[in-house]
Amino acid sequence: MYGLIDCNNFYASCERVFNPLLNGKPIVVLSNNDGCVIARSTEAKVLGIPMGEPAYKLKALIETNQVYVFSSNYVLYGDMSHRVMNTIAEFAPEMEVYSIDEAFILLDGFEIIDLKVYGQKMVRTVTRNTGIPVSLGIAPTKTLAKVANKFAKKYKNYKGVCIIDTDEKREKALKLTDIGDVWGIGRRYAKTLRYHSINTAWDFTQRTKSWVRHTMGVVGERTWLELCGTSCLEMETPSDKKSICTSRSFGERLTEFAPISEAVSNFAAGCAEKLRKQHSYGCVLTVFIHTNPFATNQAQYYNQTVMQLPVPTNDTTELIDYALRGLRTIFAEGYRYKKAGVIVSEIVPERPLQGDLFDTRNREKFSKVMCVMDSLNASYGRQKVKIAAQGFDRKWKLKNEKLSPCFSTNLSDVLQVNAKE
DNA sequence: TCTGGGGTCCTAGGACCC
DNA sequence: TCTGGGGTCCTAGGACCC
Repeated sequence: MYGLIDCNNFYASCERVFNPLLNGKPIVVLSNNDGCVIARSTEAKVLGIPMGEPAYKLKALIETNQVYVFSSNYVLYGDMSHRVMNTIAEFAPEMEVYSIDEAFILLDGFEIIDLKVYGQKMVRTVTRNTGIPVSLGIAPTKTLAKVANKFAKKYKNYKGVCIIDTDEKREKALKLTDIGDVWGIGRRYAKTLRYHSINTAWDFTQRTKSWVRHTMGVVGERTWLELCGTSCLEMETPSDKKSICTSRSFGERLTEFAPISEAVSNFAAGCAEKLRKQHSYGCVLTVFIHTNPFATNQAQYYNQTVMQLPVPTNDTTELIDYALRGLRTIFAEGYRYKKAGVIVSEIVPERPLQGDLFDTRNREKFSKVMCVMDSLNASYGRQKVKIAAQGFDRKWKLKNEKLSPCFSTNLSDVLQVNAKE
């Protein structure tokens, strides 16, 4: 059996843990740049605030209902996620952290115990240890565990745990599950399937395997098999990223080269750090910039450049150098830029390095510099040491006007809050 | 005025090989 | 008139996930 444990309204719940006055109040958390809604408390969902809605469209609704609004605070959420995952790990020998707020657990060998009792204990313990409410779905396949999880969330009397362990329960659950809510069925496939009169997960399982294969390929076929009770998706171990991207929308529109180059330098530095963290080098670097595609009344521009690096690298100074060279080739005057980004791809492991005959760079020395920079930043805080090109202006920086303090990781944040109170 | 950021996998088609 | 068979690799685009 597989279990899927998932935090309820994760980001909203994180905001609540350190601010109990928010209990019972509607909360929304906004995306970077305070753009759109990416998390809602139950109360906010009841008010009809949709996921992904741009914040400015909700102004009136937020004011009349006194909705608490937060900018996203990924330092806080990341730390709370660790705490949740650590607690879950105590309950299951094999675990796959699937996302910031979800983990699969393998429950093989647990047949002799009462999974319901065990699951409820797990759910209670996570909430007690971390303050984050969670739900657990248990079933013979990952996709069915996802289905079970939705029921665990929906019905209070399950006490956070729902188990699908018989064909009768499976049939009942699938008949109550909208086809669009199935893991692996996105907007596009949901539309196609509805066109074929498939409205529930059960309807889907009543089609033949070959029809599904023909309509949706092997991925759809796997979903079909999993819903029918045949496990195709196993536990996965985390693997190195095959591409790494750092990109942001700017807090304000930028027209000048200088602040954009500062932003791109920071994005390249971000990619370099991520590469070093997983002990990899990148061989290809992509830089892109674009204007605001929603502003249809303004001149639009999108461009990107892809560079093959002569020697694979994870050196911040080198990646910034190439990123800025790339930016110069695609930057055009006369546009109001909204967003830029840097992508590293063709990622290879750090060890065996194919040298370049004409390479003049002292790689050993620079690698030591990076090492020192990383350890200083680890001890004294992010960006304590950085490359001059990353700048200090930060004109490009995001808007996050409603940021909560980093309660769980930053002592000075906490002291400030206490002083105010 | 104001609309996020980061990933993965699969497929079809073209270019090329013998 | 009649024009093979079997591969690989790469890329762009489309689908999905959180």
